[in-house]
Amino acid sequence: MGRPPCCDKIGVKKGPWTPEEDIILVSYIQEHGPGNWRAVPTNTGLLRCSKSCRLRWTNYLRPGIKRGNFTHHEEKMIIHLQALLGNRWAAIASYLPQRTDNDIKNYWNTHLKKKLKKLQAGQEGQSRDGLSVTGSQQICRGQWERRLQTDIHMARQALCEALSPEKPDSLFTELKPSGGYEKPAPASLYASSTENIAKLLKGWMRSGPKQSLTYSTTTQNSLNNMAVADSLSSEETLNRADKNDTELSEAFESLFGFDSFDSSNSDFSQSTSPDTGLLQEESKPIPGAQVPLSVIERWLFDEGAMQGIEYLSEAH
DNA sequence: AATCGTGTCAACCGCAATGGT
DNA sequence: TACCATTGCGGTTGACACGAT
Repeated sequence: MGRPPCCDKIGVKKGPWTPEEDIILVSYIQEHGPGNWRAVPTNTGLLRCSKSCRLRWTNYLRPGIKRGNFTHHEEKMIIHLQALLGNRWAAIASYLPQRTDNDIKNYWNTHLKKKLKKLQAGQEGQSRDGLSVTGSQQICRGQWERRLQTDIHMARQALCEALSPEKPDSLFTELKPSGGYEKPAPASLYASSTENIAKLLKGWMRSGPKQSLTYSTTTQNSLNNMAVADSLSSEETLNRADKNDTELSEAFESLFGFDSFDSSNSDFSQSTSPDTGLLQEESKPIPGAQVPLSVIERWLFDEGAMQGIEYLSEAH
């Protein structure tokens, strides 16, 4: 007999959230801040389970979430972070604070996986034509896998340092690059006033019932906008975050040396071993060192890179 | 115009981790 | 230390949109 689902109670609503529910949730969080999700349904009267409330907040209503197309930089970062961390979407999302783990996961599953599969297919074609890895590379594999596990901690440390510019105004100062979630911001950072919520509701009512179907993006943007109004305009926030995003990507690029990578470029593909493939997907990463060996092997065992790591470690 | 197939993404489910007692 | 409650995370599902036929 399995454990009953947490939302298997009578009277607990499931399915898409309505704008009214969103407003109730946002106004509650504005007042109390996120956390103590258990209390949210009882205190707000929402017929949702605590999990659902938390999910709605973190994936949709939380201020600062960027929606829409992923930029080229974001795409590259996701690809390489996925290669580095495996399917640890929350950890990956911590490097892209404007994106939720759910968004990144969806984007990976719907776009990037296909893209990389195509690349992989292309590369396999090449391999059959005599461009596969050399024998020595295969022989060395066991050696460098072991060495990789022992060195990975150091490499990660260097990576974290490289990605943690000490900028007081940076969104990234709140990050925990080792994979932790950012701490919840104080309540004052959220929806600025009940007036705004009232305006939002008014706007929604005016646009009619049909709107509720397509409400998601616009309402969420409005919520986000008002949510950060106290500290920064949302545009400013996005600009700063975009800038940081770019800086972060550049840091990555300089670290990994994949500046020339793009979807049509085989540089990335060539650095990978066909037997492991480009995709981490179905494989469980090595605990504590979930690294697709193929992607960073060159970097880790490149002497120059090692010197760089040593330099960073010493500097630390 | 109707039907079918495919892609996208918000939301759910279940397990793991964590914290409190 | 053990147990329970709560939260976090990743995999998966299902509804909807949209293009092709």
